[in-house]
Amino acid sequence: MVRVSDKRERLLGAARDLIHRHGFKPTTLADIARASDVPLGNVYYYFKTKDDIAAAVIHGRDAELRAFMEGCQRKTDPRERLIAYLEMPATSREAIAAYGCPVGSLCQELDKDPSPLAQQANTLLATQLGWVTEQFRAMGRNDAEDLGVQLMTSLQGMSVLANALADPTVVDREVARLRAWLTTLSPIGEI
Amino acid sequence: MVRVSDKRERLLGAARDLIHRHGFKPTTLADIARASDVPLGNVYYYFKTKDDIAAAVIHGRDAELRAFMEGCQRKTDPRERLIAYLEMPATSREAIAAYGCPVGSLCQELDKDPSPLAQQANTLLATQLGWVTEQFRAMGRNDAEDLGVQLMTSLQGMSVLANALADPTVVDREVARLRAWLTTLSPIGEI
DNA sequence: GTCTATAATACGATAGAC
DNA sequence: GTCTATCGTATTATAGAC
Repeated sequence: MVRVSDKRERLLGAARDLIHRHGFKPTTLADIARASDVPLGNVYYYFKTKDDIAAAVIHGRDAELRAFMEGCQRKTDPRERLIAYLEMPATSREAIAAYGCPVGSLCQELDKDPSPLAQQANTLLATQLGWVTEQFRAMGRNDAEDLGVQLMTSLQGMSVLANALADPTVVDREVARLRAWLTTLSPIGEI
Repeated sequence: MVRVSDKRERLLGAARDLIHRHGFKPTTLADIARASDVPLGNVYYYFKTKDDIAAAVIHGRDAELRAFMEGCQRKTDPRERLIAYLEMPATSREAIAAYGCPVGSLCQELDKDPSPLAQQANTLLATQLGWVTEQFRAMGRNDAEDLGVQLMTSLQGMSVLANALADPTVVDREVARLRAWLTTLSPIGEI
């Protein structure tokens, strides 16, 4: 077993955390290097540019999201899958109130200046929207797209509000409401 | 009538626009100066610091929001006030899809690094939340706070999603849904 | 692969002439 | 009040020794 340096992973972990907490632009390479205990100049051995670090962080978020969705997918009832999906924000309540949604806030920041990086981040939201819409469709709803948008807007909106009010109970309230909504939602058709 | 220079207003207008489109940090004083046709060094005659410009922009947004809410307030039925309030995002659909909500996206950016400026921006969202909650209360709903949070999260979430998907129809769909929801919402009590 | 030193640039802010 | 020139600093990125 070849023991290779874990510097790349340390850099990615620190970048992931710092970007969530302070945003992409305000996070400097010196910040990432310091938090990873890697000398500044050495960062460029692992990543060509700062954008490359963000791209790798986004790729990692994509893998995590897909893994979580696959976990939910083990439930046979699509309604139960969506309810299980709510556990993600529910368990991140403090982080959301403190720093916002790691995906949504990054998209909002990067979309202010269109770039390949911004497109890559937007894909994270689009992927989640696609998955939840698929579940509503599996429930037999012919308004699955509307319901998917409705669920995703609620999740993103509660993050913005919880962050602005610095109040994690906004997450609690909205998750509880969404759970109740999903539970009582008619399984077939529209209305 | 003393005709004074309108440079300060030009600077504020340009800053307001540029901050919405590109964010606060990415917007440079040189950008604001150029868009206002004011020499860079002259900016400091009107504003001591860059933060002071943002503070003035936020103050202007606050005045606009209060004026709009007072306009809605002319309706006697609180339900009609809330429906009128939906006209604000409805008429800004393209700008929201292109740059996000001017208030929400600014809060998300500034909250990444707590400061007096961030608190000032958060107040804009808190003010709106307070106003819509007040309307639900005037309808006789004892769950007015929950409904207020629900409405504000929907508005903020649709902006995040419309921006990430670069799709103004997300705004159309959500505004239509909220209008229908408000229209059929029972005027008294809970459920 | 690792690290120090530094180049190159961008930006907020100021000095000072007019 | 207005404007040019510029300072000081922060930050991305590179050069080059080890």
